[in-house]
Amino acid sequence: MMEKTFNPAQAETRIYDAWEQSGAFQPKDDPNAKPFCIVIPPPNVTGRLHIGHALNNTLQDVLSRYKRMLGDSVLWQPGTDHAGIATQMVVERQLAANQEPSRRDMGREKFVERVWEWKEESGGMILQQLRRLGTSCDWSRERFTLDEGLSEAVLKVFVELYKQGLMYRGKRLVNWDPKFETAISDLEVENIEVDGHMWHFKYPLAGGKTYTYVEKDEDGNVTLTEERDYISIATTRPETMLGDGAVAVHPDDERYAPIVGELCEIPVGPKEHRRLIPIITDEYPDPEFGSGAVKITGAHDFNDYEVAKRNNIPLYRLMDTQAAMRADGPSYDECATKAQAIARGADLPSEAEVDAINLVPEDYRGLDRFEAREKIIADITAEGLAVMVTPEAKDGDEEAPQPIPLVENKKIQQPFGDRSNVVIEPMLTDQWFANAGELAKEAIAAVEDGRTTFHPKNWEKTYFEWMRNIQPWCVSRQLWWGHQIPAWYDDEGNVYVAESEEEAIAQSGGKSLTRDPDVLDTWFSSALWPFSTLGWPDKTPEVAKFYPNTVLITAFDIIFFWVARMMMQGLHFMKDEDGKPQVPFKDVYIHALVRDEKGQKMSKSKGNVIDPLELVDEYGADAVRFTLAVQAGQGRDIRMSTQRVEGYRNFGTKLWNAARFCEMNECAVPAGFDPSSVTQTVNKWILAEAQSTVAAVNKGLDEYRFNEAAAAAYRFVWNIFCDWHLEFAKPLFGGEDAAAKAETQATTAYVLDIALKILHPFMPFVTEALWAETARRDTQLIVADWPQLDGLANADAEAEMSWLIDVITNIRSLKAEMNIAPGKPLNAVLVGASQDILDRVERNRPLLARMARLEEISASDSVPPASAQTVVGETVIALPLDGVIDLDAERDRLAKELKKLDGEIMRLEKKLGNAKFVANAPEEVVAGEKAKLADYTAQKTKVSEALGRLETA
RNA sequence: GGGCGGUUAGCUCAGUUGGGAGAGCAUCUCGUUUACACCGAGAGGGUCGGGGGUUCGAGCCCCUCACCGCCCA
Repeated sequence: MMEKTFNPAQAETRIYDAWEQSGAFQPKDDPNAKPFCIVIPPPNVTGRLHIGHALNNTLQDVLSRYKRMLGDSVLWQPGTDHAGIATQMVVERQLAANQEPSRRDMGREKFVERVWEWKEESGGMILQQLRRLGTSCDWSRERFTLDEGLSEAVLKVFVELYKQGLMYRGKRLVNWDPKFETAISDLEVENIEVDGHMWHFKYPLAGGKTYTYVEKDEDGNVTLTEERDYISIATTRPETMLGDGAVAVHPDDERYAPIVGELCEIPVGPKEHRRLIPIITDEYPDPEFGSGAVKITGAHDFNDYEVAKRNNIPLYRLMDTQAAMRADGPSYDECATKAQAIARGADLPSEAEVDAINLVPEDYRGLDRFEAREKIIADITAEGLAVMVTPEAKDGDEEAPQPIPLVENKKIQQPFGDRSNVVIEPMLTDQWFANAGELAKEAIAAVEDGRTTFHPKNWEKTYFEWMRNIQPWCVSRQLWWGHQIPAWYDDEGNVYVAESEEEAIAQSGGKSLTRDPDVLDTWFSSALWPFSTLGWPDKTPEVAKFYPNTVLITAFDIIFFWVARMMMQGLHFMKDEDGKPQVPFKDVYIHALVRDEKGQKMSKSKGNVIDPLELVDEYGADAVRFTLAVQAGQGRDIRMSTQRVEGYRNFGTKLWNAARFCEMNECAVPAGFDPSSVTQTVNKWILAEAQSTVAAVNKGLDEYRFNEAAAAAYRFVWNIFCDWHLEFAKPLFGGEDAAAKAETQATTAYVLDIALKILHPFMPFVTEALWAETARRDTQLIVADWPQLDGLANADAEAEMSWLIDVITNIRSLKAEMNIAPGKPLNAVLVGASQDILDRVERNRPLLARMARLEEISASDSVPPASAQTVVGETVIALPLDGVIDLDAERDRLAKELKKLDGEIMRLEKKLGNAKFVANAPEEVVAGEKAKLADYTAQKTKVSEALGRLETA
């Protein structure tokens, strides 16, 4: 005898080990089997399983298991990502905690060694956690983005791109993370709106020159005229003033037309060396914004950078790698003199020479950028060069208000590092860039022509939007943990790119070379994941068989980071025999974000993080998986609540007990059982239901509608198989008819097997346990054949059973409304039943009697006195309730029903009375409406009669 | 500012060729009959965000407004 409930804690590990040991996770070697391949989105090696991983991997596992049972050769390729910044951070933190030497004290080689040690000991824990969910990855093929094979792929790709001119090095303005002291890509920057200030300063005109400043309103009327000896500049970042190369105004801005071409003075720094910069015109300044005049700091602002490039304005770098004001190089006097020469028209020196100019005055050198800001504001204000305003006098002020500096409080967009959470500094540095614009072309085309399809399709729009506006990809990082860039330099700064140092030296003609210290963006290696994990650049059988991958399952937040880049690299490097680019995967399924039960994004700081492993501990992996899958509707976020998990745990128990019931009744599928040969209506019916359910599950999974597939299986098991079939089976199991009993035992066992199979992808543990529990089997469920049902649809059986269900439901409802205990046995009299109906009753008499709790079922021409009545189709079912019936209650009930029917009839008559409807609607719709009307009308007649009989009683 | 999505029962959400509004949970009533109280039976509950349009017919298509969320600048 089986236990009353399934014990996941006891069973899961045992079952998982059995799967793994049997080799079920490995793709089968059958050359006739269709290849099916998913590569896992490699979790960070530092990662811990969160609910998003749980969803992502549940869906991958559902598909993998489904395809495996369908007979495909399934490879679900697992592995981890070396996660440059994250991992380096973890180990650095560990060093600090142990009071060991810091990364820099330790030196690169030792530090990297140390990270590898950490990786061997504690990295990849998340893969262990994934096993607890039941994921059926082929662990024998586990890969790591920094392992030997994948590193080889990375080198090859970098070198090839360089040779093709798609990878280049240059001094560009990049996003600089001052905490990690590395460049990061645009995608790793989060722009957040914060409270900021806008300061207004006066840049005096050179030589005390003055001009008439005129402001006009919209109609051209003069509102302000003033002689000025300065130009007013608004800025949110005063510390960058030191690096200004010009002041720009819009060419149409009449206010400043008189002074364009003049020089003005940056109002900060030692007085004897105030720098003069030109006033230029450019389309960039918005005359409506601030004063309309913009300071141009090409080396510390992306917009200014473009303006500076267009106008040949020098780019003066002001900060060091930690975003402190530069303290290197010659004295400020010396540097300012050079800059002054440039401003007055001297030739622009080389990039390196400009970069060597440190325009930070000694007073500010070495200060943090925010300290420098405060000091600069104070100094300018003290000197009287802040724009002043006089606040309006308030009641009760004893003296007239004094002018104060004009400082606007306003929301500003500030860039933050997504990992460091510090303010990102645009910084002029030497970096490697991939020509993403070029690589994007084929990646765009492949989605346009459907070689790769997104599900849901609307994500393609997001993909296109980004791809069509893609910027060069900064791939170099100033970190130590990662793939070191395969570029070497000689003493003159010439670069040699090669897959090995020997090759590079050979290229240089035998010079002594130094390797580029930088490493590659982690996403550079992730971009190769769909083929590097299969063994590329070697020509392995796996590459031939499993590339392109079948489907990629991921969340929308890494479409840009990862999906787009896999598309670019895959198409560029993977070609078929004819040289045609091959997409990395045919389908991309984008799933939702998992939120908490209130719809909030989960985050540590909010404290609303739901740990999937805690849920697994409490409710079992099956319940967690099912909860995620059944909520994975396309285009909606998922709200996770323990209440729901509990509900699906209950569902597992329900299934378990259904199996237990089958066991108690000795249900088993006899050898050679043919489902198409059953004779009992109930058996024909449940088989027909099973067939349509399998079709619905197939359809759902084939279309990536996981929620529909899961819901169809759920409904079938609970609301059809358990609620009705097993109840119908009870009288047959206990009945006299041995043949009917045997057939029902066989059919029930057969259908239970189907239920286990279609639920297996969603709830692998409990179904596998039951598979073993319910019969002697040759194979595990994980590799069992997916049900292929055919020819079991049966309209007659379905009509008969749904009639039976209606009768039972009506009688139960009647009893409840008449306040009769559901268990109280009654007699039923069928009035006006046709021979067909009477035959139905005869065929199902024991079922009906038991389910509706009836003692006798008889037929009559007239309704017995004092009966409660209900109408099913054209038959009145009367329950004689002499002495029990509450006539008033019954009258009310019938009147209510009559009203409902009247409503329906009115609606249908109106519809059918509409000539346009009859003329335009499809024939079958009109016929259907007519049939309904006839049906309701007949029912109405019966109900009216019943009511009439009560009135006269 | 640009783009995307959402608004359906108290709550969370389904609802794909436009043809009688659904599920789970919650609530109320009743219940231990061959599995299951992690259960069973029954019931109540919705002007499908507002407005307009197309259509014989709109939760679904079009326009518009409002509010909410996300992404990008």
